[in-house]
Amino acid sequence: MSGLPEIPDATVARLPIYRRSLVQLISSGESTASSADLADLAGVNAAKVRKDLSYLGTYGVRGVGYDAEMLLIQIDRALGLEFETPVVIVGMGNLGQALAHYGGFQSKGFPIVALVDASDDKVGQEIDGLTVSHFDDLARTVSENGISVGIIATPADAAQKVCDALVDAGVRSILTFAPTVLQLPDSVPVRKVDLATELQILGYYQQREGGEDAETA
Amino acid sequence: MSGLPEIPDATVARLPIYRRSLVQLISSGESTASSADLADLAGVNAAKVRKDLSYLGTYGVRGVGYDAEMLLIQIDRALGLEFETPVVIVGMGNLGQALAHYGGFQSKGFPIVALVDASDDKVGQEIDGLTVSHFDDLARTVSENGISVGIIATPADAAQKVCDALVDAGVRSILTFAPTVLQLPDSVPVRKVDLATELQILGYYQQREGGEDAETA
DNA sequence: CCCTGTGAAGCAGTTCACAGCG
DNA sequence: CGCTGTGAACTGCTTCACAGGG
Repeated sequence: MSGLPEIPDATVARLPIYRRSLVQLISSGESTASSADLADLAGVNAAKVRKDLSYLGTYGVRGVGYDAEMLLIQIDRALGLEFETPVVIVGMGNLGQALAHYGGFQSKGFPIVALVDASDDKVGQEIDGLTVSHFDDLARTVSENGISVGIIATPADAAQKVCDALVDAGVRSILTFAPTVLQLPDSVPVRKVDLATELQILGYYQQREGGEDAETA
Repeated sequence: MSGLPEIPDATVARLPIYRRSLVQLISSGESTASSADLADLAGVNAAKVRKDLSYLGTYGVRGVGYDAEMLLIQIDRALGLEFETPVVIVGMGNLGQALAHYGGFQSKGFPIVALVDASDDKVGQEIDGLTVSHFDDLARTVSENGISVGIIATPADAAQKVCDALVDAGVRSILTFAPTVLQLPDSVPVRKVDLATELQILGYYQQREGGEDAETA
């Protein structure tokens, strides 16, 4: 599709952080951003910022820095943020409901346009202006709303079934909170967030006090 | 403190997944687990499982596999899961409340023992059997309850202040959901979970359809 | 003279392939 | 003979250090 030059995974994972830093700089009135400025806000070193940004193309000016607006546009282009990406949340338990209420997605270009659950108590209920629809209608829900991202917020034992249904329905990527490994085609990228796992990882570093560090992507 | 042999970060991040897989095998009646079994359930390859587990010591039996119970004990020891680790959640917005209700922590050895907020609407409220206490009393809350992990579920602009207060109060590690970079001493390990960032990362891979993959730690 | 862009060196993590033990 | 444990090769990421343009 795009003739983009293939960006390393580690760099991709940092682009959103640079984006956030850049927005901060812009809103505080800066029109240019040096790699040192960005490094500072993003919590990494300047060499890494420059190497990372070089994968987007040559948008810096030697002796000056990066044009802030221009760089923001380039990052957005790389991340596919030029257009809004509609999202469906499957699973209206505590987490799913919290995600539905959470404004952070909306404002970052990922409007939540549908909520889905399999239980009769939940279906029909109105949450944050949306009516919860039934899991059996997922395919229709996805196609009618042009949904491209599915968020799985169900218990582990339902997750694979939900995942299969989302893929069948045609979502193009998945974010899962279910503590289980999902089987799915390589063509559908997944990100996994597992809260208990995060705490367990901290346990290791906490135990070896004076601990080095425990960075997350 | 512990004479443990220092486990690579990438391996530490996978131990919780192996643990989960192991528990699954045990509960389905297996008493031994081969690296291939675990690899299968954990979604990685067998060589990686063996290399990872070798950092814990030599607990496998050639020709047979690993003793499931024994391996579980070793993983728990490495992750410091032998004892319960009490947790405080700071920030009782949507996310904080959802986390407070979420049973997954309790059952994995991380009981939530205190909830904290700075707003008068929230303080005093009862959520899931706990009364929300005031942010100003954080130090006392932490020490009285022997809390060692703090979860930050506040908006970005409050996060640094909360982080500082948690560190001062003596928590030994932090899990943050706030979309901002935190400044804190190396002695306190942090993990960051940023939901909007995850979606933005997916955007990149989704865009280059047929996409390689987007793995999370 | 400042700050970018990048080869080259260094380091960490993964995968391979096989020796070795039960 | 099966499955672990591990050196060795390899791949990818980070850091360094500096050449080069404004």
